[in-house]
Amino acid sequence: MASTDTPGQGTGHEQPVLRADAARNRERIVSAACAVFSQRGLEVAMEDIAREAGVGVATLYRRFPTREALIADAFEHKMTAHADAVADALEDPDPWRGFCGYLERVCAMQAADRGFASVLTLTFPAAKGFEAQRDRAYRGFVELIQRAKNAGRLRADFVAEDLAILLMANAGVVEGTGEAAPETWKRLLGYMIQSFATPAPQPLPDPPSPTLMHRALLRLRPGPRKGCPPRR
Amino acid sequence: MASTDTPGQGTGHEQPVLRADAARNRERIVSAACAVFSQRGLEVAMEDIAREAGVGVATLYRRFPTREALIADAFEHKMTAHADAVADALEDPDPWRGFCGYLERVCAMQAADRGFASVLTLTFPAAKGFEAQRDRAYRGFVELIQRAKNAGRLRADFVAEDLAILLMANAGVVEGTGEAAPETWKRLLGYMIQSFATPAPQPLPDPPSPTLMHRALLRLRPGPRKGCPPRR
DNA sequence: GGGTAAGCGGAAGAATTCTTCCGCTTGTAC
DNA sequence: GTACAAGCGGAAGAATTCTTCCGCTTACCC
Repeated sequence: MASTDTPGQGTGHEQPVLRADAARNRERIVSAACAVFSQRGLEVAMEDIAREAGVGVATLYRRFPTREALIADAFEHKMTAHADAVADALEDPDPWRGFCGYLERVCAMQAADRGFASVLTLTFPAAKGFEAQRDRAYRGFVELIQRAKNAGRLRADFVAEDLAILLMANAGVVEGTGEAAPETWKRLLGYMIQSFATPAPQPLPDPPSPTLMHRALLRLRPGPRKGCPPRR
Repeated sequence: MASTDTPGQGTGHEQPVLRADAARNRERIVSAACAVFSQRGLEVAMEDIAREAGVGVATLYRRFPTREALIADAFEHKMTAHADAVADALEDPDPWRGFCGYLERVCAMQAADRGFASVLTLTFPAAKGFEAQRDRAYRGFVELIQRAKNAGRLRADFVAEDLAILLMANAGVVEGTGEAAPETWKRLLGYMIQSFATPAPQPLPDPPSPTLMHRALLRLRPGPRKGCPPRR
């Protein structure tokens, strides 16, 4: 985690400079959002976050005019940790072990944080610092792919978009199994890793082009925030 | 589609017997729900379904007191088609081809129908006819597994719960890629099938027990669940 | 045809959630 | 200490959606 001492920064939007109490509240909001998103997903009511942070809703809206802005700030440090995981994987002298280790870590992060699972499959064009970490992770991952292929351990037709597919698939499993069967994702990953490895038994259907996949990641807001609980 | 001529039936709850106009409206509602769920997912507003059906909301609620009841009726024929797909697969003289063909069909059904993708990973204990089809499919699938294993084509440690994992994973991909990259699910399935095939390169993490998986499927309400008791 | 109960649709009330507004409080500079 | 702008919280208005209620209509039986 980088320095978060200076008051008015986060994504890189330099707020004029916050008053001390305001900066304190801002931090509380970010950390409350982090906790609540993690536990209950990205679609919690703004008021719940404000309550958790111990501030009024207006204070929350004053700092984060949109939910996206809040999400971007709340998950920036996890995006950094994620990009660090890629960097760590590149350190591994064994490229294949690095590759698999990274996949394990990112999927585990999804399983541990419901909000992060969604965030990983979304793109926020407006959030500079946030997207910068995504880009760093992406570049590292491309490198990781190349090394694993060179080592002869990763099948040649694996592409970077396959990571997005895995993340979406894993998000589905994590969402579907929830607390009822929280280890299930490991089995999915086990299957996927085995089919990523050489020798590749069969050719695969084409992956989506980078452009298509990027467009898919762009879909803002995951589930239409409609249905209030059709309870009972 | 089976015979739907007799008025007051659907799930098997024998309504006393509906008046002709009521039976007509009921059918319209079911078919509107089917269309709308397919296109926009299970969480559309009840009013939207009523409008699509050309009836008032009260008429909808009179026939289907809960959303679950409507979902169960709306998807019963697709659940039947799904179970039929399993039966078809069992007809195939080549067990492995039957197995793969079934997976392809069920994943394609998920990709073609947003509501059905969710429904397949849910259980509605109250909906008799609906769950009967699920059970039929399940029994057939277990048989399909056994035959494919006997033929030496399916890895020995494959279990029925792995189908649920695949369906959840595929639901995640379909949801994540949406219309932006609608063929992506084929690549996920390609990977998965290759790792299902023998020879199994490596042991896998344990699957969830049938009990755990069943509990996971029981989670009513798809989508972003909130805390049942929204504690504060 | 006529009586009757089943059926109908839209309005209305309740519950959420989003977002803004406004008067009061408080940190900070001097 | 004082002035004042920044900041604050809760209320309030708007928008959805859920679910029930009620007076009017109509299919069905005789």
